[in-house]
Amino acid sequence: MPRHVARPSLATVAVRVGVSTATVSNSFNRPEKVSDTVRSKVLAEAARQGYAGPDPAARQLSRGGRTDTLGLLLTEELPLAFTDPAAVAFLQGLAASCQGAGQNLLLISATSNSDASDAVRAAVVDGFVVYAVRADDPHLQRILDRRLPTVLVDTPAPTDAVDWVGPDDRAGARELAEVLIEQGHRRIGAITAGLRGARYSGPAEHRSSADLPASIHGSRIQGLRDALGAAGLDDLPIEERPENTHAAGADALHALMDRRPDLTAVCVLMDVMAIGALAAARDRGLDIPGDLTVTGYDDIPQAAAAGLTTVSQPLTDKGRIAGELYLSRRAGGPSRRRVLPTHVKVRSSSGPPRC
Amino acid sequence: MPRHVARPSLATVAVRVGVSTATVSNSFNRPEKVSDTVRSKVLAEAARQGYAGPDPAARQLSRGGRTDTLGLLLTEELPLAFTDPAAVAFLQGLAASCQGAGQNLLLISATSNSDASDAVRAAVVDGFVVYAVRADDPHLQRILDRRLPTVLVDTPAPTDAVDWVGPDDRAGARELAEVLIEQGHRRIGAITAGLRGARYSGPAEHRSSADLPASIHGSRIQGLRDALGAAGLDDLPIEERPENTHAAGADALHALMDRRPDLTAVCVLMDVMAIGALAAARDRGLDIPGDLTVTGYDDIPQAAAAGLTTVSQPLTDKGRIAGELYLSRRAGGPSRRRVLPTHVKVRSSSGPPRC
DNA sequence: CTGAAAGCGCTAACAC
DNA sequence: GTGTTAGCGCTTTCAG
Repeated sequence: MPRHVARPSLATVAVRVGVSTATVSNSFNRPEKVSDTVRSKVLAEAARQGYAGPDPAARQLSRGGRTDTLGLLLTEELPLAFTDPAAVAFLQGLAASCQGAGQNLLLISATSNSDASDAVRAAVVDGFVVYAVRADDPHLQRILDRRLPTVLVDTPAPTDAVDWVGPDDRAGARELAEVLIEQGHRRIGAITAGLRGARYSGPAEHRSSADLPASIHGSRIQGLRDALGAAGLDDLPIEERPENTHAAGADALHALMDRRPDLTAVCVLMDVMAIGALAAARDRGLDIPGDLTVTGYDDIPQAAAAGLTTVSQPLTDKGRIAGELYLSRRAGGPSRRRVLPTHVKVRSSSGPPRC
Repeated sequence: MPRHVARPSLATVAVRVGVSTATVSNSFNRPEKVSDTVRSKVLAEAARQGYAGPDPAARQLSRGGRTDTLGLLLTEELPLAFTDPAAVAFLQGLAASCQGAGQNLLLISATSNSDASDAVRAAVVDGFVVYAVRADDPHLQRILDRRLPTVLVDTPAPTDAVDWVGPDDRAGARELAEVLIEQGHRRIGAITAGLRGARYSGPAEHRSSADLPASIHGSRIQGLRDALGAAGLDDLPIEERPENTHAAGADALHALMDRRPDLTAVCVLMDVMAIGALAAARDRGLDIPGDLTVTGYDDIPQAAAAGLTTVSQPLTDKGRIAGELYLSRRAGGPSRRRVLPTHVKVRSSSGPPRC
């Protein structure tokens, strides 16, 4: 009866062919250093045993070299990353950089599930790019602990040991609010996603600035408050939803307008939600922008079609630059910080308040 | 002067703390099996040395276990994958499956560059999903060689040793052409992307069926020919472009209509190109669908907004199912084949020919 | 051109 | 609790 067959390896092939493991290794990795006869025997035996070639992990270990893989930590819910056009544009830029340098991209599925939480520790990568997570995200901490070259994107930098790229979200939001105030708006509200990072849904204005979690959402709220404060306004009702979706945006708009029918402008801090909010506002029978101005943030491709006034930033470039920072990282060099330009793109969803 | 400092490892930490490597290992992996005193000493020393924890590759080797990582082979140009909404929808579905199972996703950048061509061999993964590559793609062959659980998507299956999911592209295209013929169209043209896989740009009708490369594009062309043949029509001018972009679609439409102004319908076999072609047709002053019917394939979200008649398939589900097939793969089990439903979605870009 | 042997850094049994 | 000792599967000098 058939003996227990060991999983094929360099050694099992070597022994059957009657050569050393070194020769088998060479047959696969440096064909020119092996005679054709031996090589073909090796390959034949390998095929017979179903041996697919050197094990990547073992290879990695003994070579001790680079993995040519970049780890990408995305928002908690991986699928959502593909739902948000802003994230997709970012990925596209990052992929372009990686592809050019022959780097693979490992998408780390950062579930809050603690079991899988060491996906970061187990990742066989040369470094990381972290996209749009909160400064207090536990995965981010683990990444920092690994002390590999790391680039933070749309993430407040908890340390200056890493490179950083992103827009000045606070300034962008401030400029947006200034435009609205300039147009005559005095009662402005905001809709945001995941301010607390938790699954919270509801009003969120009762948070002090210091209490704002370290996230892009917090920065954007700060920016709005900056502008309002400068104009002597201190009322900013905020409605928060956990997910950045059309439905959540619509839902939040209804909740906010039910609470505060007097608002003349609503700043939605993510474009996807903003587009949903825009539709919801029309559903309420509001004339846009006569009765209500609605604005977004990010300027995703769909924003133009929707006529959405929004804060524009170079999404794809952001990805490309993140890749370039990562690739050009030199050991011991100082950390670099690239602030991307931002500007308010005025479209048909905004205008002076009617009254 | 400072002696050469070895890269920190379990051993370097162990020796300085005066414990065994096993204890250090346990401190990191099974805290409960180590006394608090020892553990904190270990952690302190590790921090001092800048030791980030067990090396993933070595860990992987000795555990001999799973990597919890799925390798995804995409079309040659990775960034393009994020440009095509059909691919993004697929990724979203796949990511949802992966996330649920705590699997990471390694995007393999399959450059034609032969240097990087063993990215497949070097990938530390438990298996592969292959999306939309040609049957004769060399990377695909390498993946098959690794004999890991593999799922093919939108890729003709060169072997039945792997699982497969996709629509019946040939049938979908045939049904589309039947609808057009039914409406009275007799002179139909086609626009396709990368039929040859090469960087070819130009007419492509002079290829026998047998010669059609094994790709979804080939299947779709086959489908059109099936329907035309059944109706006694044998003329199918084809214009090919290497990339699936709006610009390429527009360009191809102009080229095709310059050659064959008599056409009453053009089947563009990818939605992104189709939307570009639609715009180009209008630019030529053609009335849609009076002067010309233009159709697409895939039914990406933007198709509805563009009023594009197209062949619809469940894009996100395709990704989800690919993930499920992969996750439910049992050694030695028979390969499975999931054919997705397809149906023609008639919108405003198609109609009976005017004349 | 081929072989022998020393690790790469870690984990898993077992002992103590 | 903690230490010892084998490997995991491969690459790499260095001889022959």
